[in-house]
Amino acid sequence: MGIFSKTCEYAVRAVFFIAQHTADGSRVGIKEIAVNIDSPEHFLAKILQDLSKRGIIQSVKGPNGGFYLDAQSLSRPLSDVIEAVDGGGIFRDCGLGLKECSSKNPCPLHHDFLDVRNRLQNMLESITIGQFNEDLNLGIVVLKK
Amino acid sequence: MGIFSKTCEYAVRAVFFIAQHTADGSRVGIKEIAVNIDSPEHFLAKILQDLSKRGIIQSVKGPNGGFYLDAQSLSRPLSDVIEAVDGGGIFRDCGLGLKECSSKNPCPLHHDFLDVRNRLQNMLESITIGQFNEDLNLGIVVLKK
DNA sequence: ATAATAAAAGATAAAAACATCTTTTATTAT
DNA sequence: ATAATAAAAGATGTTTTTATCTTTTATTAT
Repeated sequence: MGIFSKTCEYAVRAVFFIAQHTADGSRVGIKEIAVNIDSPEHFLAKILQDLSKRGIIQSVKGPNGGFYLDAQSLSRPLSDVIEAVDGGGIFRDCGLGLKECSSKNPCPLHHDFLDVRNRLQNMLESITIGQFNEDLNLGIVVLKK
Repeated sequence: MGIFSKTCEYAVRAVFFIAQHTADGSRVGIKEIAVNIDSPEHFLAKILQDLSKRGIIQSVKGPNGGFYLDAQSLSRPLSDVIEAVDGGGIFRDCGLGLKECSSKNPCPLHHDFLDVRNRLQNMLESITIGQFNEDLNLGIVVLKK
């Protein structure tokens, strides 16, 4: 287990890939995405269906169909993907699993965790889905292996 | 799912509780620990058995037996508990699940994640198991609810 | 020695996460 | 209209995590 669930890792990698490959207005199919981000195709399909229903990504069926991102989606913060897939718990929940942990009723790690969580949240809120397109094109960053 | 597994959350809460209640050299039983950190007793027993085998906590069987911490254990960094239960992946693994993510072959979030992970690790390495005993005694911090 | 105590170990099970396969629906090109 | 395409939806299966219950072993007090 990492910071995010496996499901969420696939989701983020897929969204970055879709961003890179549909910036020109085209679409990309589930098979191509799955192969290029190294994820199980049918499992990823479920994940993307869900993101599509939530309006975080777009899709069309049929020939020339596939997944894509409109301008609004490209400028969304990455945190929206995390929230959609894993929920916002990672940004809010107590690091030790306490239900009522707060500054008034803190667990021993409350203050330290607050700092780490806030940094993570700020980072993911300031990154947009589309911002790595060029780096991906140049091969400076990668989505598989 | 939080930052840590549920198992790990129980482990950390239990270790803090044991620290608080055995600083005087006494022992505390699994039932009392489970009730006071609000965890399933038999499940927690498994977790503590494992920590005991690894030498991170101490235990003795029989009457007046239970779990406790020696001086060395009290001064251990909390990161040792995390490493023992969840493994060190949280400090090292790629945030997007890539196997070979590195500064030479980075995922899009590599540099940002490196920062967050390092902060988390530094924090957990600089906190000791015994350092909250007084705050726990004073009720300034809590381990349940 | 014996009985009582409490952790250790073993067996089993429920729930959630992860994954696959098949059928249906929407869209496009002919 | 028809056939081809590709996502959506449904059914099912596997693995891991979380959890419970029972039996065994070590220790202590009598």
